[in-house]
Amino acid sequence: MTAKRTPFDELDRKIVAMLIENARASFAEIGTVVGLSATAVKRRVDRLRKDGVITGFRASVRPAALGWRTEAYIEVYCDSAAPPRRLAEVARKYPEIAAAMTVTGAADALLHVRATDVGHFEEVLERIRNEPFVRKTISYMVLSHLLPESPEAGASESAPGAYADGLPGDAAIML
Amino acid sequence: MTAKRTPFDELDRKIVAMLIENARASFAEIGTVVGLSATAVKRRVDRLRKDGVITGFRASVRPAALGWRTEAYIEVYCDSAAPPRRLAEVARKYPEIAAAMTVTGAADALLHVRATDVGHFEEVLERIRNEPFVRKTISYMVLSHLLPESPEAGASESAPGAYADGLPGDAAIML
DNA sequence: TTTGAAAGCACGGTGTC
DNA sequence: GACACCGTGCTTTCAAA
Repeated sequence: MTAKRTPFDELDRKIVAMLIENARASFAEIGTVVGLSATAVKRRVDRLRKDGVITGFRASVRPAALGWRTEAYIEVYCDSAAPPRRLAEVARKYPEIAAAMTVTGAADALLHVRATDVGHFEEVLERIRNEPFVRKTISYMVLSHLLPESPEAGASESAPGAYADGLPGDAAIML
Repeated sequence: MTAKRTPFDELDRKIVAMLIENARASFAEIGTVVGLSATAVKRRVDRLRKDGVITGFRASVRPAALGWRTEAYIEVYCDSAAPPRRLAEVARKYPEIAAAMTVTGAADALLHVRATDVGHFEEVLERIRNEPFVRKTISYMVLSHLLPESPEAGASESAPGAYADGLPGDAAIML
C-alpha cells in the first residue's frame, strides 16, 4: 500500500496531533496510540521535521507569569516611497515584536507587540514611530483574551481545541 | 539556602529558556548547562508546570504545511446591548478562531482566524456575521509574514528572538 | 534486538526559618 | 522541628544503531 509515497497520511496526522498536545510524548507512547512501533514513529517524526511540517518542540509559557502583562496590535502606515518590507528589519531588531505581517486594508502592516507594562509599550511604540519610513500608527491594546490564551499570545498553549484531533486555536493545524 | 521560597530565580529562568528552545531537551542536558542535577531540574520543571508558568510542551507546526494557507484578523463590532463576552462562546465553537480578545478602539473585539483557503474563510466569516449580536465586521487578510512565522501564527515557533535568553517573538518570555 | 541513556522514585544530606 | 532544596543510587523505560 501507499506505493506512491504518501506525503502526509492518516498516521502522520495522528502523530502530529499527539505531538502538538504533548511534545514530550515518547515514541513508544505515540506508537501504542497510532498502532506503530516506536522505531516507525521516530522515522516518521524525523521525516516530518525534515520536510518542515514540524518546525520544533517548545515549552509553552504563560507570558503574564513572566512579567509580560501588556499586549497590543499596531497598524503601521508607511511612506509611499518605502516598502513595508523594510519593517522586517525593524521587527527583527525589537524582541517585543512577536509578529509582523503585511495586510489588506488601509494600513501597510500589522504588528503584534508584547511589553512588560504600559510604560514599556510606550517606549517601544516611540521607537517604531521614529523609524524614518513610518508615517503613522494606530494602536489597539488587548484588554482581555476570550480564548484560553493560546499560542496566539506568542507562547504556544494548551486549550483543547476541537478540529478533529488537531486544533488551529492551538497550533494552527489542519489535520 | 533559599529558605524564603523564591518564586522565580535565575535557575528557573535558564531552564525555561532552554525548554522554549527545545521542549525535548533531557533533564540531564539542562542540568549540565544550568549547573544542577537531572533530578533537581525535573523537580523545578514540575513546579513550574504546577505554578502555571509552563503551560505545556508542544510541537510547532507550519500551518501552510498542513493546508491552512489563509489567515486574517477580524474586527468585530457588537450590538450595544450584547456584551462582547458572548463572543467567547462563539470563539470556542469555531476551531478556525485561533485567538479572540477584547481591545481598545472602535471595535469591540479582535479575532485571529485561520482557514484553508479564501472560500473557507468566507464561510467562517459568514457564520460569525450571522451571530445575533454581531453588528459589523472588518476583515484584514494577512498577505505575508515579516517574521519567521512564529507562535503568533497560532503555533509556537522558532524565531531566534533576542531578549536576553528568552524571546517574546518566540514564546513571549520576559526572562 | 541489543546496548547505552534517560526518566522516575525513594532515600539521605544540608541550610534556613 | 519543619520546610525547601539539592544530590546519589537504583529500577524501569526509552532511544539509537
